[in-house]
Amino acid sequence: MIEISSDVIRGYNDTMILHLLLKQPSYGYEISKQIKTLSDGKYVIKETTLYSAFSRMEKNGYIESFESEASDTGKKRTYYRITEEGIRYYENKCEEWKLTKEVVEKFVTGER
Amino acid sequence: MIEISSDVIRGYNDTMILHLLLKQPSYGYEISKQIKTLSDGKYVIKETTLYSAFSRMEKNGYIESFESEASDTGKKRTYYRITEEGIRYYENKCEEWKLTKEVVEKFVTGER
DNA sequence: CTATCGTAGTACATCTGTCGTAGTAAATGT
DNA sequence: ACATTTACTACGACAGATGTACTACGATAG
Repeated sequence: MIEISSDVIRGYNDTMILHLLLKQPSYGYEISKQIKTLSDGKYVIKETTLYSAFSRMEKNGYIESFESEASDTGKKRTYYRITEEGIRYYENKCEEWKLTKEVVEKFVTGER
Repeated sequence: MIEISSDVIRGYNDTMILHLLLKQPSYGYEISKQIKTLSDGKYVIKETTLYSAFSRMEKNGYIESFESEASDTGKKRTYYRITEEGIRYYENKCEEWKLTKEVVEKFVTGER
């Protein structure tokens, strides 16, 4: 079975998370489920990877956290929302992706 | 200026090198120049990255080294050739790339 | 005649993001 | 009642990329 290269994803975990936060604020567990479903089960982010991405991005000012009670269960959770800087970072990464893809595909057969 | 994500390339430096070795045996300096020209100057591999990739891949049995004198200058250089295992590894990475690309593009706007 | 540039590397320490393992704790399912 | 799902946190290990620096030789420029 072929698996997603975690060494590629390494550069885009943050981007994937930001993509989801762009739609609405969310929290760890939900993000991880959304990544799984959106990728058709092809990629499952590790918890540790996810939560360390959160703290890194908060430190970098790309996201902000806030505590909130779940509307259904009433449990408090740590939510994250994307910042203006996060949006810029995300857009930049999208541009970067195009360039990176172009380059990689010159070295991978069956493409372009 | 947008730059190639070294965290994506990280997963494909080996593949890029193997792609070039698939055509003919080569050595460090030449490989680095070929990567630069083939990528239209968009990606320049660092020396240390390149040579550590060589030793890693030799250890893994993907390439074999041999000493040879340059036909022009007569200087001895360390050449590398790809092995059967290296070819299989390369082909696998090409498949993996397609899958990875598919997933990433679900999270990057302006694609698919 | 000397300095810099291109060629062809090697050595070593550091950084970053991911991963493995483990543990907590409340709520929900069976 | 016990297992699973939800929702995290802590900590250490690892691998690949990077920075810095150094060697050595020949060609070329000033």
